[in-house]
This record gives sequence, C-alpha cells and structure tokens, in this order.
Amino acid sequence: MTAQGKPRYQQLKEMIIGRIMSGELQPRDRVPSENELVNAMNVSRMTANRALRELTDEGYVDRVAGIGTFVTDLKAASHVLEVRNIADEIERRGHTYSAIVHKQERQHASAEIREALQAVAGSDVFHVLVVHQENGVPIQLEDRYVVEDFAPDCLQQDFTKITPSAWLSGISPLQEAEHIVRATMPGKAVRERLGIDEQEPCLLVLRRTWAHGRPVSFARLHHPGSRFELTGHYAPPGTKKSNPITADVIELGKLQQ
Amino acid sequence: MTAQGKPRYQQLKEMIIGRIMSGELQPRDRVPSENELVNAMNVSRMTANRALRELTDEGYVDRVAGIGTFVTDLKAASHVLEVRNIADEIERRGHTYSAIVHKQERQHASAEIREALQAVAGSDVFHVLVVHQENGVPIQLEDRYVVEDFAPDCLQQDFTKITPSAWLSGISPLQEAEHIVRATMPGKAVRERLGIDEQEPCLLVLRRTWAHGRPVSFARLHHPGSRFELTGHYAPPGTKKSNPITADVIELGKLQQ
DNA sequence: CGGGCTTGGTTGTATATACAGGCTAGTGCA
DNA sequence: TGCACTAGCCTGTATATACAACCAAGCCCG
Repeated sequence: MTAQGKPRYQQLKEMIIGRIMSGELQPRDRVPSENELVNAMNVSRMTANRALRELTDEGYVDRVAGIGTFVTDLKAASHVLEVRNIADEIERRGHTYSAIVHKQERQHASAEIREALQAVAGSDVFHVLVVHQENGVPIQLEDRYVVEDFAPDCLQQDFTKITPSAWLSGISPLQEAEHIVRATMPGKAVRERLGIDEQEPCLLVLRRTWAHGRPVSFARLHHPGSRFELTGHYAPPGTKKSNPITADVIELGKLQQ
Repeated sequence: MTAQGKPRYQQLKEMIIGRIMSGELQPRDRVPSENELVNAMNVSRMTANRALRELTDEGYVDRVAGIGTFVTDLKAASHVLEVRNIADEIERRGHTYSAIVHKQERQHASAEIREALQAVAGSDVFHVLVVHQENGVPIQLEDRYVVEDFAPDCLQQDFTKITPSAWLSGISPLQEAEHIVRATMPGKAVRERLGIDEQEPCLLVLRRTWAHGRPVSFARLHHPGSRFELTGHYAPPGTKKSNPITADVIELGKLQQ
C-alpha cells in the first residue's frame, strides 16, 4: 500500500523499516541482500544498494562486505536514539556494575503517569525502583513505569541481571525517546537510596520512550551531582572527532572571582 | 593532496567541504554543478551526484532541481550541530530576551583554559561574562572564553544585541561541539548574578566548539535549577514526532513515599 | 508590446555493467 | 586426516546511459 509517487529506493527503505518495526526482522537478523532485493522487488542492484546504504547511514542496519546486511543490535540501535545503557557505560569504563531492586510491582497509574503514558483511567502499570551502582557506589536511582500490556512479564524479570532499559529495548526496537534534564535538590527518599547528604544536588533525567507509535515507558533517573555527568559530542558525519575534554577542565565548574 | 586510497566521491566531498571551511565558498554561493564536476574532476555524473547528495544530507549544501546547488546559510548549518541559541529559544516561546554584559575583556589564559582550547602558554584569550534573561529573569550565566585570533574584534561586539554563540556561528560554521552537563551547587559569584538563594542547585553545561579543525571557544553555562531544563526529542528520520511531555508531568520530580 | 513556447541547464531517479576486496564453505590434493 | 586453494556470494565503488521534472531566459508570434 505504498504510495505510487515515491521513488523506488524510498519504497524499499520503508518496506524494510516496516519489517523491523513490526518485529518481523529482529536485531541481528539478516536483511535480504542486494541481489535478493533485485530479484524479489524487480529493481536494479544500484537502487537496492542506495536503499540499504541510506538505512546504514540512518542506523537501522549494519553491513559487512562479503557477509551480508543485518538489523542493528541493541547497542548499535541506541546510537540512533542516543539512549544509553548505564550498565554498559560502567563496564566500558572498566568498573563493576551492580543493582539493587527496591520495588517491582503492579500498581494503579496515578493521573500524572497516565498522562505521560497516554493510558486510560483505571489502567495498571508496572513500577520498578532500582539503584544502579558503579563499584558499589550508587550512581543512578531509576524510578520507572511501564505500560502493562507492552511487557506483561515485567514481574518475572531479574533486574539485577539486566537493566530495565536494556530489557525494554529487547522487547521491541525503540522508535522515539524524549529527555528532560534538570538540576534538583532531592527529597529524603532519594537521598537515602543514593547515599548522599542534604547539600548535594541531583541531576534528574526524565525519559519517555515510544514503541509501535505509542509511549510505553516513563522513567525518572536521579543521579548524584558529585558523581555523574552527561556528555555529548557532535560532529558532522565523516568528520574525525577530536579528543574529549579532560577531567581537569571538567572540575573547573567554579566562576573565578 | 588527498589520500589516494579514499573513494572518489569522498574526495569530492572533502574538496567541497574544504572550500566551504576555507571561506572560498560563502553561504548562498553556488557550488559547481554535477556536470561541471564531471568535466573538472574527471568523474562520472553518478559519482558527483552521490557526493553532492551526501553533502545535502549532512547539511552542508541545499539543492534545487533545475537551479543548482548552494552552500547552506548559517541558520541551516546550526541544525547539524544541534547547538541552540538561547535568545531564539526564548523568543520562540513568545517571551522577551535581554542580556547584561558583566565582563568583556582580553586576559591571559589560565592553565585550564589553555588546555581546553589547546592554546600555547602565554597566549591571550577573550573572556565574556553575560547574564541572559527571559522576561527580565536571569536564566543563564554565560562564562565564555574565545581564542584570540579566531575572533579579533570580540571587544567591539555588543553582546546585548547578539549572543556570543550566535556571533561565533556567524564568523565561521561550527564543525564540532562537545557538551558536559552536571548538577552543581553554585558559588556566591554565580548565585548573585543569577539571583538565586543558597539552597538552589544549578544545571551547569560545559561546552567546547570547534572550527577549522581546532577548538575556538569554551563556555560554562550556569542555569538556575528551578527555571531551566534541557530537552531533547529523538526520532528516526522520516518519523513523525509525538507531542512533547507536558509541564504537569515535568513537575513530578519527586519520588513518591 | 505581451504572452506563450521553446530550449538549454540542472537535479532526481533508475538501470546495466564492471571490477575490486572480503568472507565462507566446500572441494580436492597431499 | 588435515591443509591449501578455489568457487561463489556479498558489499563497495565507479561508469555510461537514459528519462523525467523543474526552472529560467530568451525567442517567436500574435
């Protein structure tokens, strides 16, 4: 039912994206090769090549010369959405990751949570409260709500072994993500679970993620201001990124005089 | 002097980017057409087409069928880096923007600033300290350092009329940007200039920007935690973005119980 | 003088073809 | 049995060619 007026390479792209979004093609699955698309879709190989190459640029697939084309796995897919897995981040730094699960339950959605998740009145949501630790030191308090029918087996998961965000990504590829970042003074409940004192601010990240075109999860991520920072480095495609700023300069948060 | 091993479309791209970065091609200037590249560079039109098409995707040029290819102007270029202008953001919300310039001077670079800007010992930098206000209320304290020879006329600018970041973008297209976001308790100097009390945390954004392949500016941006938030909404290309989260839900920063 | 048409330049797309290089699996030889 | 080599598949790139759509400028004709 693709529009007739669209270019054929665009139709090819949309067909493949549709298969990925619908779940027919899972992460790491093999995508039809250029020659298979030539035969099946009645296009030239250059047209199939353009479609797959653009999907590569957009982060949907990875290509390996001589092997084939594959749906990007979760780690690579996170690049598109810039949604990161805190456990991977910690292990990439060579530190040990651990988690404490404080809550894992089904509950009635409050009015605010219903609005964030676009859920109807009276619906239930799963609520997970987990502290993520780096070398045993709390670094994130995750207060997450998940739409019930998106992930029915939420209560059976062991969130000390897989983070909620990694688990959600595995259920279905994430389509959209929304972030809001604020600096706050945390309440007593947050302070106790993060092990910080009354004077320490928190970096609060509010995150909503979409799948199948609707919000499926909403999370409040509290980070101790003294132990956490968000980083980003933007460069045009094809450019070599420069070295990141050093820790010494990071410490320079104070205004002189 | 381009490397021989690179694909020819990539060499073409780098040649054109080089002309843009060097200033030979100014914004709105016409870029050689595909056929001109075919004759001048001895490539096929498909190869020239690919180079120009990818430059379009990367935001360097705009193409109009039947007319030609043109270097994108500054406003469009900033989209590539996702670097935002706070004055534009405020006016987009329908509020009035104003600025107070506290400092605008040349000074010796401290060791930390020299390292961030990769400057040699003994070099001077420009230092600008500006408070940005929304409807008269301070919303950002900008503490910025600029490499001297990148912008020699820094002391002649009126930063109540144009923000430093907008001014820098106008000198040369930005190639790279690095951000670090932290939650901090500000010192007295910051508190006084932002008009906040001792209990209020700040969202601190450290930003370095590159042009011509080197760092040209480093800024510390302090924002009152109660009046400012960073937002981001990521969706794959071609996807319709959903409605942003509502202010009501944003306010829900507290952990229940 | 003015309006419609033609012409040439430009981008956008599609195809057929060709060669290079990486990888796998299977064949065949020692 | 074990190793080397080869055939085949896949991606990556490059070229020549073709047609469609768009636009501007100029020409022609009324």
